[in-house]
Amino acid sequence: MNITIKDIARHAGVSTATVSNVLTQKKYVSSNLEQQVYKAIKELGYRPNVYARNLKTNRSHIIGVHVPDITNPFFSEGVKIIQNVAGNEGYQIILYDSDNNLQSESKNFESMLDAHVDGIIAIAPRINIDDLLKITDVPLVIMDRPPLKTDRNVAFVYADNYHGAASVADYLIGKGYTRFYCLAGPIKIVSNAEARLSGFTETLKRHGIPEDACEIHYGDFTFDSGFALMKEVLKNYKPEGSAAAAFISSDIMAWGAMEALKEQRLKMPRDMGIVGYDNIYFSSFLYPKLTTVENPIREMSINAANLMLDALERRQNLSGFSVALRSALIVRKSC
Amino acid sequence: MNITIKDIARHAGVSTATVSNVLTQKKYVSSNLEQQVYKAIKELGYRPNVYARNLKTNRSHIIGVHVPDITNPFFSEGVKIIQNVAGNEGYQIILYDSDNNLQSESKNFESMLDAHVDGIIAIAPRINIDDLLKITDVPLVIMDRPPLKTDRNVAFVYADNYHGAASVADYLIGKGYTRFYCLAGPIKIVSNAEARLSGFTETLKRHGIPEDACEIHYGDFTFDSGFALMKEVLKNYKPEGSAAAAFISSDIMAWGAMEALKEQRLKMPRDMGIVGYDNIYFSSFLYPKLTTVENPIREMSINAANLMLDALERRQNLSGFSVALRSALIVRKSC
DNA sequence: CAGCGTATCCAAAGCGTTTTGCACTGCAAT
DNA sequence: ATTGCAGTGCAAAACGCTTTGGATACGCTG
Repeated sequence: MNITIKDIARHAGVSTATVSNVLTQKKYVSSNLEQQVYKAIKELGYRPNVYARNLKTNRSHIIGVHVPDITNPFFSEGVKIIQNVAGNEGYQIILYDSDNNLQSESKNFESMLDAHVDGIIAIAPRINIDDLLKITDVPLVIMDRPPLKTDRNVAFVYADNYHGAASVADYLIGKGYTRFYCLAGPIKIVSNAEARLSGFTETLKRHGIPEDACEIHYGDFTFDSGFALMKEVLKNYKPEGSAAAAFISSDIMAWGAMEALKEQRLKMPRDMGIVGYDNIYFSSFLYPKLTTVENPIREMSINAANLMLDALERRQNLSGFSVALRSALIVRKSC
Repeated sequence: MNITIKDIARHAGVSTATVSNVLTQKKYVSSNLEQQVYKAIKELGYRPNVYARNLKTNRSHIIGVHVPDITNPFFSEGVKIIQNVAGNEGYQIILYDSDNNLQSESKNFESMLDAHVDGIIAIAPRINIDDLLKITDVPLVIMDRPPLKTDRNVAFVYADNYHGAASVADYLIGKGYTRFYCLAGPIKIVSNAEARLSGFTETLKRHGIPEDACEIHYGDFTFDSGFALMKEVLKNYKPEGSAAAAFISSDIMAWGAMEALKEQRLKMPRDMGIVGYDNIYFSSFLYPKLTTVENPIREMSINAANLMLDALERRQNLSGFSVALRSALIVRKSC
């Protein structure tokens, strides 16, 4: 049998209303009774039943957080930060990992709603946002994905992937590269993958690079996919000076690709230049140190968490809020 | 205004009890009424309120999962697996990251209890288990930490770190190394850190290696700490042939240490042999490929999740359950 | 001294479920 | 015709809180 508010009330010689009031600080209680209540709580080891509370208040103080793959350092760092800032205001997070899979992603969003989370932060979701909005109106913060025009309770926190990718193209052209490979993400379902690809290719075109100078392969952002794609590239690849460079849509994928190159004893940047995307912590500890584009996960996470807290604690409507962050090229040694 | 079970009852022309019975499948309901109820649910888009349900049933279907640092691939992989197998039986997980910090770890366990989780899976916790048991009796599964004798509802899933470390010592001695460095974890508060250290040093002693042939440094399992510790080692280090090897208590720490060596243009294993611990996914993609000890996170996670489900779904008491897994040396190129 | 406002507390309703106990039906057995 | 018993459904209580709407006491004003 658990200890309830009634036990506390009896033990302290007050009503349950009074106990509740000292707990929630919503009404004044004389410091005399207040002491008695605290004493009773301590003596009996009372823990308020959150479910009763949630039922009554219709709030859970839980934020659902979605990631495509918690194993990717880019995402786990985001989760950590969100957990931290949300935790400071008394919110907990339920983690949903959808394993880079659109179907389990939908299931996960359903689960969140079943769990009656107060709000949802989705990092790089693939789902159609309008579909999501159809089934709920909890506050939503979408991270790492370009904003949509909508009057619903949704905010977007993102960096401009198109320009990030464009700056890669500018840089590579400036360096004198003339042949290009794109190891892209799943552009049909991840809009950032699409932005990174088109930002790159369109910039090439703008510089007058012929279309057939850029070969495109499609993967799914994982290490393994980077490895596999690069192997494919290398099947009919002849290093001719240092004329070729690969722009790879995520650092973790770039790492995989680099392993494929090393397996064939190809040197970077000598035999091929490499540029990644995301600037995860470890990218500066790869060999060669990876040139990449900063995708500001820290700032995004902090912003996202704060927006969510604004929505939940300050009853602010998220509609129209979007935070655009800079996405700068970070030049290191891989090209 | 939300749709409740009453709305469904009215819309289907039955009582709320009947609706509940079709939902929970606990009592027979004629297929006639059953159809009507399902129809009403679909038409009104009904989502049962979990808080009311939890309040009544005193179950939350939530498992609290603790990790020291979600950013460490070793842990994030564990979380992913746990989430997966628990999810298949209808359980969700609340994630608690205590940032390698004993204090926030305690706070996190408190939060879990406040959140009325059904059970707790703690990966490599530092807290004193007895203290934890004092404040709760929810089912507990402790991962990656040696078992305790107790009659409480706790299971342990672990690998034998002492022998893992011992096999490293055997191997290094067999290879002819005569000088050793230990970059250990926080042995006072993480028992695996202690086991890895003592397994190593005691095996050295057993082989008659003099005590002053092994220099010990203490860190906290992180990349940065590995980097810092190795820098310290290198302050007065002269490579003399390949006589020296470092046993480093975690792969991610070993990676940090390797970076410190590379910074000084020292080659491995030529100037120093390196052995890590954990065998995280990326350890075979470091240069040189890291020799390490397998810490079977996959198996541990699966076992832990299943034990928890046994406790929760099959009312099995966890007391006395402990799963010991093998911890084998994986020889690669770093020594 | 009547009247009023304020400070402090409590009883009880209600949140949306599950579950208990009872009611009703129809049929088989007596 | 009565009884007993499955089979099926419902009304209402209960879970442990928060919150509403008084009630009581007290001090102050006129």
